[in-house]
Amino acid sequence: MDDVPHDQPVPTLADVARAANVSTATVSRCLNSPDRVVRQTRERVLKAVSDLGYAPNFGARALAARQTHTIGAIIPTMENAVFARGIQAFQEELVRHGKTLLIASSAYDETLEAEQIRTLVARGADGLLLIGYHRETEVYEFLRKRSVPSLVAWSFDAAHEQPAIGFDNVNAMAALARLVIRQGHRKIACISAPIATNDRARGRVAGIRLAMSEAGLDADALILTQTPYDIENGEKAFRDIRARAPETTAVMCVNDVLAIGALRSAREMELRVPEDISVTGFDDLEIALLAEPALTTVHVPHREMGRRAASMLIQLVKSREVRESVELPTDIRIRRSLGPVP
Amino acid sequence: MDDVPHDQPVPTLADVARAANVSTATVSRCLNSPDRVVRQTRERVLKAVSDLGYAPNFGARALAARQTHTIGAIIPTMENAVFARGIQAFQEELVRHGKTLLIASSAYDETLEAEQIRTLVARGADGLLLIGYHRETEVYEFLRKRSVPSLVAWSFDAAHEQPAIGFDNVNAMAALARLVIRQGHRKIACISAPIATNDRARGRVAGIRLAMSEAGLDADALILTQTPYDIENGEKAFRDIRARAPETTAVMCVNDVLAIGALRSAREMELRVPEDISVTGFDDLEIALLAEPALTTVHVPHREMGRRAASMLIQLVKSREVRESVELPTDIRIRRSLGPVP
DNA sequence: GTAGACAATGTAAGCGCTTACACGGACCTG
DNA sequence: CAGGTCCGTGTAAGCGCTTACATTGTCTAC
Repeated sequence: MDDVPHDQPVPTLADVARAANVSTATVSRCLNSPDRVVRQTRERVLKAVSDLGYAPNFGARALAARQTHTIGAIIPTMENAVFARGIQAFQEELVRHGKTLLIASSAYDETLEAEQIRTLVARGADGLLLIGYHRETEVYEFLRKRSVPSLVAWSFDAAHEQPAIGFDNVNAMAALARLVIRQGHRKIACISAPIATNDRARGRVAGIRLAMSEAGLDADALILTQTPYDIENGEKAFRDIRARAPETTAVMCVNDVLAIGALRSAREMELRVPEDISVTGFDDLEIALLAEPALTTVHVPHREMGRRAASMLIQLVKSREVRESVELPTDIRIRRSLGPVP
Repeated sequence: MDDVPHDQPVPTLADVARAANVSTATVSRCLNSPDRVVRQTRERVLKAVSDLGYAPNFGARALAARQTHTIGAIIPTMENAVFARGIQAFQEELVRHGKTLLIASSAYDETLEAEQIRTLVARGADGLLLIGYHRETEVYEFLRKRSVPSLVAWSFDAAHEQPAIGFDNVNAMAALARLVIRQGHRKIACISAPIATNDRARGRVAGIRLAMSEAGLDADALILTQTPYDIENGEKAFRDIRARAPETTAVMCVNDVLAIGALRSAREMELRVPEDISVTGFDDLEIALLAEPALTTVHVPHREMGRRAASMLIQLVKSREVRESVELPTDIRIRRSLGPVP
């Protein structure tokens, strides 16, 4: 005890082994497969571990075991409550399985997303959670080459063989659009996120068109505005629509945030919702219920999706097998913001 | 798991070295300090790197360099928009500096938080972002021993020497409480998060008491309800308060979410806000503006805090120096939900 | 022309862990 | 009781990288 230099000697496996008077292999086994070590030894080792305050060095472990027990997720932004919620559940489930979460955001930018994917792979993510299918083939190719399994969430399309968990954006929105049409609306507008790189938005818009065609309406007559995710942008888009197509009686938004903006705009313009014009959303965030009038929207089980995404991804990493994708149900929440055509 | 055929052997440093006909040291230098290698060689190496699609193995790098370029954050939950927003900014800034973010959540549970801190340290986080000061001494001790720098956010208290970035919860809330008192309110109640392990909430409650004392009111007369973060809990708490202390004329909530619940409860009970009773929040989320009536609350620059927290932490990791903590200003947003005492 | 300085690169020793294989003893079987 | 099993543990070879130190070559100063 007298010749100890007073630095911060972070204890290593070897220190524990010495203290417990066993080999490093035994210590390692105690930690990783305790049942392969006899009880007496194990207790001795575990005591040494806690006495020394030992914690395995992650880098070394990753290097030797070729597994990081780390899962990466690249999401557009956490400021979207939808993702915040899903990711929270995702992370909780991951922790339950002893994994940790490496997170990055793409800000809805395709190039940035590809970059982040590469970064997380280089950081040793064992598997990746991605939002939506849309990305360059090379990215998928890269993932395949490095054999990093990935799971797409928030989208589901039976046509893709890429593992996914999500809901059918087209049908979910089509169901809502049918309802809108059944209320007599013929002049429909849509406020969407930019659809070029966002297949969720694209699907939802397609859903509206689908329902319109079914009802014998001209799907091309749909007034479409694209704008980034943001309440203010929703407001502005609504004003645009009123200017471009004042005859519009229903404005369907691809998410609740844009819809809230639309609602606010309507109030400013002294339009009554739903008497003068109907508005719908998508996601069913708390604000949908809070809004005045309450927003008719599509309810999506974000938390459940996050939780199940985690187990699927863990499974994927373990077995490397492409398991079936899962489609989650959505349901429509009918509230005051949707009414019959004036 | 061991019978998986390694389809595409991931290229290593040695492969690159061979392809470029140099030593591994040179390749490493090309990647880490390019100016220490002559241009011609460097180009040859870089070509080999891209030809082979080489990306450094993270574990090995971490092991050899004793740096992971990874920052950990432990937050209560991402479902709280306040944290989601701050963390988003935090992450963006981190990426700008080539760091990645390891994330964990504590669910407002002290024990779980301590566990997560240990996990992230074991995972090799170079530095840690923590929310609030409150945690066991041993945790700080552990961090010190492992010499992992940490930064506290969302709180600021000049009395602590722990580096922090945040605002003064006591004074921010006291300022709002003074306003409430100036409106004539004497019977004040507070809906708080559980204060035992949450110093932000504790500070805010203390702020109300401070303002009460200053005004010659009995600070102990403050009706205090504690409940977890959630709209429904806010509703319930409001009902409790009405039952316990019907003479209350102002309900101050420690965050907007609880306040929204209170507002909703008030509406259900057919109380007019602010004519019959006033309600205030804290945070200034979007919902504060959306609420009916709009919520008087304390505005906090969450994004800026996240962004600056990132730079501070990076600095801390680099220099290991305790730099000055920073206090961010807050300001009060006066809206309809606060009115004069009935 | 030679010593010394310096720049560019190579050599090789780890970093802390996992794990294939080796080893010895306890226990069975015939 | 010899031979075979099995079980618990030890030995030691890497995992892919960084970096201190060694080596070689080039240039300058006298």
